[in-house]
Amino acid sequence: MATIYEVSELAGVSLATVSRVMNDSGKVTAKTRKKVKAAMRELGYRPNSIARSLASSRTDSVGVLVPMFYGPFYGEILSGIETELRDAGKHVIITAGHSDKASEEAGIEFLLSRNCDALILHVDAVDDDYLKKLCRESVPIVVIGRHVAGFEDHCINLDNELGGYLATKSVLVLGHKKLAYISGPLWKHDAHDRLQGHKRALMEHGLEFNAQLLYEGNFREASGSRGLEELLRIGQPFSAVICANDEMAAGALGVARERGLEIPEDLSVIGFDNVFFTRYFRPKLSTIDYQISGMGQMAARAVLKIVYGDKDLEVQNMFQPTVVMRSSVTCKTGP
Amino acid sequence: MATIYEVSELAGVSLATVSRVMNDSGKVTAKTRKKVKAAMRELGYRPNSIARSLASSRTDSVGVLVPMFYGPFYGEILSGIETELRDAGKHVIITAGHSDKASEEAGIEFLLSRNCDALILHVDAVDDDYLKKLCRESVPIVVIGRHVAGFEDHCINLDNELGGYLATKSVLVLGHKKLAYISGPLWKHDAHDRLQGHKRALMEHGLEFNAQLLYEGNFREASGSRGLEELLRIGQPFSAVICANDEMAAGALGVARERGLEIPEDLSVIGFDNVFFTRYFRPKLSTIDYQISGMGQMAARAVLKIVYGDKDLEVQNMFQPTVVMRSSVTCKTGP
DNA sequence: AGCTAGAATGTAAACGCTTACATTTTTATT
DNA sequence: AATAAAAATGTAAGCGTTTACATTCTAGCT
Repeated sequence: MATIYEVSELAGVSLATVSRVMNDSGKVTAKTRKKVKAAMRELGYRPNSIARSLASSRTDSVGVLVPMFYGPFYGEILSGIETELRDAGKHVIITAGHSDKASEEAGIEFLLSRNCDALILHVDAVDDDYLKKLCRESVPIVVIGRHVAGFEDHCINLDNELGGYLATKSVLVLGHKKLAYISGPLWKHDAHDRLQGHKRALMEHGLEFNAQLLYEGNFREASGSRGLEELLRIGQPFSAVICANDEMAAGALGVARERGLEIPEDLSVIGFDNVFFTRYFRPKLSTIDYQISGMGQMAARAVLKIVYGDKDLEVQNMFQPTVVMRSSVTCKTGP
Repeated sequence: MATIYEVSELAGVSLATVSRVMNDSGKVTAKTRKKVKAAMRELGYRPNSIARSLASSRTDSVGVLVPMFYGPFYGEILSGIETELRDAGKHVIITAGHSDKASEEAGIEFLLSRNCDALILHVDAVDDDYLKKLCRESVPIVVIGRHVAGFEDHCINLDNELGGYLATKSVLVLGHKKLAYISGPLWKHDAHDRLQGHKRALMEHGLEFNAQLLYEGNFREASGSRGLEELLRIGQPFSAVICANDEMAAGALGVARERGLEIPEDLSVIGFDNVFFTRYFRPKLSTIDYQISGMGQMAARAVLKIVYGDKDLEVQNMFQPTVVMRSSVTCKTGP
């Protein structure tokens, strides 16, 4: 592989000039530039990014940590991140954190050891102070799907509270009075906020939140099934169930079918996330929609802005969810 | 950030010794090793992987190119790759190729410029010679989901021909005689091979392949819909349709429902891939299953073996598909 | 004690770039 | 044409490691 030295020899200029041509930095005459470029082409020169990084202490790479790769979610996030960063000539190093503290920290350590210029993190288990300290002492970070107080411009977030509110509200306006709620693990920020929104909507309609009609799941399908079973078991009546994500809604739908409950006649169901495979549900699931890959893209932009000095890039830190009404929800009729 | 030099000073040894401790190379007394490790800990030393790469011309990173991140497929592949490589202390740099020649080549170039030690590629558009040349002249590669002649130990592949054969066979043995086939784009290797398998099964049962009952889709849901519409339109009778993947099967199922065709009574449908969301289809889709993430894992192992000299690692180059019979297929009754 | 083989450690030259600073060339001004 | 200022180019010192080779220990012999 040709080095910058060979290029400089062939072009009859110094190393520095070649470097300047490569980086579009400093002044170079058009004539010299042409000579150098010709030499590069002739030698099939490809700059060694490792040497470049060592000398400049920038790696042009961004580390990304997501809980996992599979499922409907993180693929989209990653897609948004990669597209945006690649267009800017940055590399993406990706690793998984498994929503587990030790694993998340190990992942971050792993990325740091690779000298990433910045980190984009979707982490659940590590705490806010750890993140702030990390950003202060090691490397700039951008956090997706989480609010870290006093750190707002480094956070790309969905208004989960609003989402929970809208989901609930859209059921309440149809006359439902008794609502059950299947939440995600409440130590997770998004799960917690969605439930808060639910409570706010209830309050607004003069209804009391009934803790017996809350089931705390784990965002996975099976916990949605267990949730509805449990809620039915305790015998408190309800005409609609709000699920904090679509996968749990899928579980609930499955149990409803087994029990012979007609959806939406006997029970209205609403999900959250609008993941792509909800199109296969029957009846079609009403849910809360937002731009998943858009959030990834924004995280990438935030990095471009904060770290690589792309000052006039627009970054949207907060995303607004909207309601998608399909056929799993209907008016409350009868008593 | 502390450097190796500061560690060596604090420990009262030379740079070389610190390096030896870090890499477990060469001989170091237990006592010295202890001193060095203590110094590392005290300084919170973290080796600079960039400098290390420059000096050793190994980056301990593997470039991965997949067509895209979203969808049910590549997330699993990536998951398999990342887990295996991370355990081996290697980094993963990921980029997307969009099944487009220019984009795939750009992606590969991109990874090469990052000095990856090896590449794992899931590419459709570039040709075999390009891949062989790449491996010969630039960097070792492992190819997923594709057969490159004379290059078998660098390929991790599914026996697509067998899959197509099994899918078809499993319908034929139930008495179906008129089969339609919705294929992927036939320039893609997997699509082509699956169709070959289909033909072999037909032949084995003494049936002639009828080109009018073939529709060439693009592996996406909408083309499955169009495919079944088209097949119905031409008026040739058939009692079962084999789809070259589950997404197209989903499209076909949708059209069948619209047309009031009962599945499987009026039409048997079988898919391919067994992606996770087929569980939501009604009726449940019969399909062809294989280890998606296992293929990613094997690709990673192949790299470990070929590039990093992990000699006694077992690599399975060919994966065997199996039939999963669910309720979208039934016996052929009547004429 | 003196010698030696082998083990442990040290020395210093890469690796391929960037960049502050020094030098030379060009252009503008008088 | 002489001079100053600005522009272009060159020089050389890093960046933090690895590693071939050189040197210094250590222990086992005689």
